[in-house]
Amino acid sequence: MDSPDADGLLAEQLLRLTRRVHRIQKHHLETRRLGITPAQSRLLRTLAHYGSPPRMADLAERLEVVPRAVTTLVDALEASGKVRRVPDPTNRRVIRIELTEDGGRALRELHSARRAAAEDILAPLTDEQRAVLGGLLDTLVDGTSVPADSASVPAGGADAARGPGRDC
Amino acid sequence: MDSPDADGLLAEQLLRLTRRVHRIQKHHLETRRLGITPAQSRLLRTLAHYGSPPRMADLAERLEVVPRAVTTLVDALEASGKVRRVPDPTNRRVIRIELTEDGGRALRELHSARRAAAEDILAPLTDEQRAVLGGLLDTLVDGTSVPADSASVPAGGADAARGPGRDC
DNA sequence: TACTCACAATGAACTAGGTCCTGATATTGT
DNA sequence: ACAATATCAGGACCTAGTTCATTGTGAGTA
Repeated sequence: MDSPDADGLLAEQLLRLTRRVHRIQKHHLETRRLGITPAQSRLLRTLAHYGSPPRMADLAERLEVVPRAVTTLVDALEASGKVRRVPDPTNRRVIRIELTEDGGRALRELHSARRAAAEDILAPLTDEQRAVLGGLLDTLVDGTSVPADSASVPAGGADAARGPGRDC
Repeated sequence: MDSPDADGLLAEQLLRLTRRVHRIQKHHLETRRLGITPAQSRLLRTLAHYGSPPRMADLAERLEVVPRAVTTLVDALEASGKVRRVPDPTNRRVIRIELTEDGGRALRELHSARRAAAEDILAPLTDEQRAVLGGLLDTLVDGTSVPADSASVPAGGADAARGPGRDC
């Protein structure tokens, strides 16, 4: 055991970083530039990853929020013309959400803005370090279902044997 | 590798992780267990790192929020007996915030709860990986000197002149 | 067929966190 | 003594999320 508090310290760092990301996302990014809030941005991105227009409940699940929260977000996005509610012909209970052209445009702008913000945060890291970080984050984020192999990224190697990037 | 989107992907992962940390902190942690909210927890921790009782404005600065936000938090914490507002004898404009014994107790509980939560998040990582992650986060978090306005530091890792944060 | 139950989206009301603008005091500089 | 300024707090507002209740629809079953 190194210091008795190693994980507590890591947690602290994680919290600080988390906070920073949060702030940047809020201030630096979507809100001002495009007139959409972070949550709306998240919904748009999620939407873009879907093949066919999802139902509200699908979005809720994917966003890990309660369905009611999606309603509000979609309300706002629809009001600003970024998405459209489309009735499902086979089941009149459900409505499907699809991206409008305007929404697609916003998404593209978002994407590049986000890249810039990432650069902002990641500036102190070398490319190698970024690769390593990517691998670790991947393990962390996907690690909910416990892969257990844990490829043990040995610091230097730019292994980054990441899964299929489902980002655009 | 450097797919054209490497940083975008990293950003995506960062956002997801951020979200996850946020959720865990909220649900799993302080709120239920101790009856204090995440923001209050943050204030308590910040308070503990101060040598002498800080002013409201100090806390606001440290927490990176507007002073008014601190007022609300302190209101709540004072109401539940975790902190105390103490008038400053040398300057009647300022009040100083200090931790009560109850607050100290809460803080200790918080600390261990947070360690557990960290363990929860970091579970998929080996000790080695944690060390590496710690180093990277250290580099990242300390790299804050840029005030995030008009930053845009060129991408090259060359600028990262900082020595080894810890390992790597 | 009619009843009941489950599901999908949403309305209403609430909490937490945070912002801005305004104002009341107290301190300080001239 | 008086004006400028710093410190804190009240009020109104926003974002993001929750729970609970309601409405419309679909489906299984007596």
